[in-house]
Amino acid sequence: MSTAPAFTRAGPDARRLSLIAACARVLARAGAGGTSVRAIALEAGVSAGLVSHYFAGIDALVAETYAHVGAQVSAAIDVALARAGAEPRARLDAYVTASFAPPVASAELLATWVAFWSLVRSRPAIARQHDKQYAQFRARLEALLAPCGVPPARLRHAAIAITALVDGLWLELCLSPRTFSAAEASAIAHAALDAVISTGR
Amino acid sequence: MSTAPAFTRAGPDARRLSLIAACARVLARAGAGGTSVRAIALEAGVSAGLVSHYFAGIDALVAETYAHVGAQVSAAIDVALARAGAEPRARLDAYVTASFAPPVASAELLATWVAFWSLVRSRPAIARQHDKQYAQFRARLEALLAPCGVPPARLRHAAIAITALVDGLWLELCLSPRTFSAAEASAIAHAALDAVISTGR
DNA sequence: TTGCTTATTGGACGATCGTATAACAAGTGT
DNA sequence: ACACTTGTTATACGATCGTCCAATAAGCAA
Repeated sequence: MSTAPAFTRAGPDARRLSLIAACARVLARAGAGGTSVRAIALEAGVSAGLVSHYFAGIDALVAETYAHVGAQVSAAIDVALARAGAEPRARLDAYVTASFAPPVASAELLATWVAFWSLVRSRPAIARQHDKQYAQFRARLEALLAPCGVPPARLRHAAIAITALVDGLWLELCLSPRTFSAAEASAIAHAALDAVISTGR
Repeated sequence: MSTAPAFTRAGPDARRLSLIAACARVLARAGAGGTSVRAIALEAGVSAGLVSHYFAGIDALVAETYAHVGAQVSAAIDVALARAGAEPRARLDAYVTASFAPPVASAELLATWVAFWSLVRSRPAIARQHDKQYAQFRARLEALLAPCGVPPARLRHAAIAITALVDGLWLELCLSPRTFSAAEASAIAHAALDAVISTGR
């Protein structure tokens, strides 16, 4: 009789992707402190040695996971923007609405995101990812705010403010979900948009 | 001849406090991942075993450190509020100003705070501290907002919004300090206060 | 000075960490 | 059916983790 294969082979690209996805799930479930090479390998259904084979180290894997999750968020928001049409204010509203609706505002993804934040200060590779990611976020937000009548001199501060507000709401939504709901967070962010684009100041 | 003492004895209260302070410094310098019993003991100039003698475990020490640092922040803000006098709007402005001025807006304290956030999800003792701390923050903010004319129906959302904005600005100020300055963060938060208390909506 | 209290040390324990490497086996082409 | 490529496993290594406990010595009281 022939026994079943002890493991299945996969192409490099597919295996790398499955390891990145497993890393994201472990970060969401156990936080940065509980995310080890062995935990990731177990989650992915492979041996621990395979992680070292595909990535220079666990920092590199986590940094690539940050990039991958960031790209997912960007893609989800891009879809929402495309659906919103061409009207500037509708596009801006869509940005906030998408930020607090699935798949962005899922408990899993928020926890992953907070875990990334906790690693920025101690892991240079992750710090680079963070700066790149957030520069991109703010640039897109500025591009959305400008057509809504926000004067160029205030663009930078407005983008910083909205990004910080969204992050702060994400944070508390993740850390103690019973304090307020995603719908409330969305309403708060929308109100902030009203204030930002209507203020002549 | 008599040799110098190999170590100095301290009263339980003083020693506990020095261990808590050392824990805060290690959290700020190395993040949650680099904060171990041995690193804290080294920072405090004592042996590792002493930590176990004074605290039930490292989680208990970190949770007490959260409470201690939180109390420091509250005290600094209380001082600012006392200096602000009785005028409601001046007190509210003082709250934000104090949030982005030393000693609250120091890089060390911000890094410590972010490290706490990263532990909330995985450590129940720290989650309890977090909920208690933030409920208190929001309650005080509501008490400051009410006399400024914010209608009771909007008090809750306003407090959540300001807290989230301040946290988000803290976060980015800590993770990539080159993006904007503490003075800019303060200006952004003040503008948000204007919007919150002037909106009739 | 002598003795007592107890704050403190230092080592040991098992578990888990990240990484490297040799042996193995799955799948493909011949 | 065979050999070859290479994705994968298994193991070993040193380091560090949190916790525990007996031995030690610092400082105060008598």
